[in-house]
Amino acid sequence: MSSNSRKSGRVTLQDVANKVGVTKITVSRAIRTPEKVSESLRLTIHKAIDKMGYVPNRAASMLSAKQSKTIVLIVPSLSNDVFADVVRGINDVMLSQGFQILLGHSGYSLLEEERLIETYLQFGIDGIIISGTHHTERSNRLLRKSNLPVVEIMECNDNAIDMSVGLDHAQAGYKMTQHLIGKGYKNIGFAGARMDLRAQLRLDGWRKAIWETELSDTRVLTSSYASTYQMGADMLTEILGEWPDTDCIFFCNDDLAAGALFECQRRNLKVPKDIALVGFNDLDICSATNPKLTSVCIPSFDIGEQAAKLLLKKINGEPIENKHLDLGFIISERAST
Amino acid sequence: MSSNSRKSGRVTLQDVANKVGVTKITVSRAIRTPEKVSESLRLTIHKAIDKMGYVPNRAASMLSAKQSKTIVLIVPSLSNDVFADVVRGINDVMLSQGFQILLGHSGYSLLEEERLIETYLQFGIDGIIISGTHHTERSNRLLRKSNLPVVEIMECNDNAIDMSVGLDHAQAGYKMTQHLIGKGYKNIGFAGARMDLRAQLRLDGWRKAIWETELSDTRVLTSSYASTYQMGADMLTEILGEWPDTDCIFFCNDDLAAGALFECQRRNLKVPKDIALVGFNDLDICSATNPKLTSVCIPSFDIGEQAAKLLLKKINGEPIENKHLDLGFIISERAST
DNA sequence: CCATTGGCTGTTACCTGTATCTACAACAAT
DNA sequence: ATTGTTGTAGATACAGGTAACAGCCAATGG
Repeated sequence: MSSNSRKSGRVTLQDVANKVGVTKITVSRAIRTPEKVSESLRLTIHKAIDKMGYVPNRAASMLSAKQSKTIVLIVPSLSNDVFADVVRGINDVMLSQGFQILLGHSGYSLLEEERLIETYLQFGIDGIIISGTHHTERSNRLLRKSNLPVVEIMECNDNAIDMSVGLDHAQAGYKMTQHLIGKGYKNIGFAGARMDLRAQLRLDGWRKAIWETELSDTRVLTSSYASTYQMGADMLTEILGEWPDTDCIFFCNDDLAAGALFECQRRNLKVPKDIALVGFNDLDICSATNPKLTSVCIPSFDIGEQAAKLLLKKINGEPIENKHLDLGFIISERAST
Repeated sequence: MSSNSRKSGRVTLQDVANKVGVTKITVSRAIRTPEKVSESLRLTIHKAIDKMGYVPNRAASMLSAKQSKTIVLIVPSLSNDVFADVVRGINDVMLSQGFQILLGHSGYSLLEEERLIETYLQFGIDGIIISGTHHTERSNRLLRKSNLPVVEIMECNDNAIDMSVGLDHAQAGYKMTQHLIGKGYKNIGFAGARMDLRAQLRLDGWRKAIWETELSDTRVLTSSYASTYQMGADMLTEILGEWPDTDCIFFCNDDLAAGALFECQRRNLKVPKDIALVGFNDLDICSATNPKLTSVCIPSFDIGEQAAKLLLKKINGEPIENKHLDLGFIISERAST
């Protein structure tokens, strides 16, 4: 029995090798490059592996090999179907290529994001997919110094660290507002919570569209807190209190819009007759409420898929024709406008 | 210049040591046990670390040290506030103890869960927190053979692999149904989607309560698909079609209940006068809709916190007085009943 | 003045895999 | 018979850290 106190207790390549009566490198080959081991030996080895419950130690692989076959995905939130779809898209591509994905969520905190980046860099990963193009100074430095392939997702712009896949949120805000103006709304407000960069860009788009007309650009309400249904309700109340003639509100996300819709039901306001409501992201809830909510549909799954493909190309050293992919958006017109 | 092709290109302890003019073990100590290094040297070393952008290689640490200071959390879903709270609770405890958390989500697939377990075991982790007590045969075997501390969360029962923290879902279903019976409802239905073990237990509880009365136990509708708002609406339609005299429906989660509520609004059914609706989990949406939804509130944050504490105790070899913690639940009575 | 102590730093030996080169059959080609 | 090729397995040398112990030197104490 091994009495070496530094042993971890788990079964190692060497243990399997001893059992079978070969050297560990042969066992390693039986696993990773089976064609290089004679069939009979290979079978014996695999039987022993199963029996002994051998699990490769990835830490050792990472040390020894150049690739860890592991990437990291950092998203701000996990309780949001948009990111759940992104994760699915990335999974689909990476798992099929034998890559593992480590998941981190920052809770919309740039400092927590920085902590996550630092942590995951320690794992010797091969690449990073991260939400947004806005990070702390130190995060940027860490990412740059790591020399790792980085794909920033959701937004798409040229001042990304390396590559980016997403959409133009300012353009989305602009087009949606234009659309609302085109439908004849005169007093369009904007309400946003947790005004991260993307929400800010949507507001910029709203402003641009408003400025191109004679309409008033004062009807803006923002909060730095996280959005909740309750906040949507409160924001509706506040906007109608301040500007009673508001006939349409563009919310920076669906949660707020849904919360506002529930409040309208309580106040017996007819949507969209008395007031029109618009969200962003086109989550499930938009097509569930009564009336259904107009929203901006973003290609979450595709963003994940394309980001993963881009990252893979970079990891494999393949040429990349376009470092920045704008995947666009679709205005989902429903009964709330 | 180093021309060794096996070098990873990142800065190592040795690089820092060379720069400062000490050996790598001294640099290691300056980081991990600073009190063992003289102050002047410590400062010099830390300055060099900052300047050179040194990031420790965790793979190497894991190999060398007994602990990886890393645990894994596997949850079925991330687009669900219940699990988001669990994650927060675990984070709060583990991060303060210097542990890293790797996150995995199985999408309610036991096979995907098995894949995740296998993957993460390769990382030389110190412990696992995993949702539910029902896994594939192979998952169970892998977990047992790993000899790692395992905490199963959400449910709480004695046939857990090792430890468990959660609540008794059967009891929750039972108590809620009793409560509804107590309020005078006569024709209470049950509707559930993605009938995982926990949903199944809630149904069992419903049955038990119904059987204790003269009421009918036939009003049950289940689906193996994932729950959506739309499915809640469809289920309401189906139940009312089949059993028009239904006066109350107990949904296995809030999404379904909310979807049903929206459908009632469309059909101009008054809730709770025409029909009462009940959910499970007490998500934000319950207190946002109109009327607000009655639901079962479960201590998500506490579950995460307690699970983490239990795991830490086990990792540190401290005695554990109670391997199974039942944290209970609260019935949140609102306007929908 | 010499032995002891305690604070720092260094030496050596690992942890568990993989890259790379070497060794040695068996077999074919010259 | 000699040379070359192919297939298979072994030997050696790492990757980048940490544990355990050894060694040095100034301060302390009798």
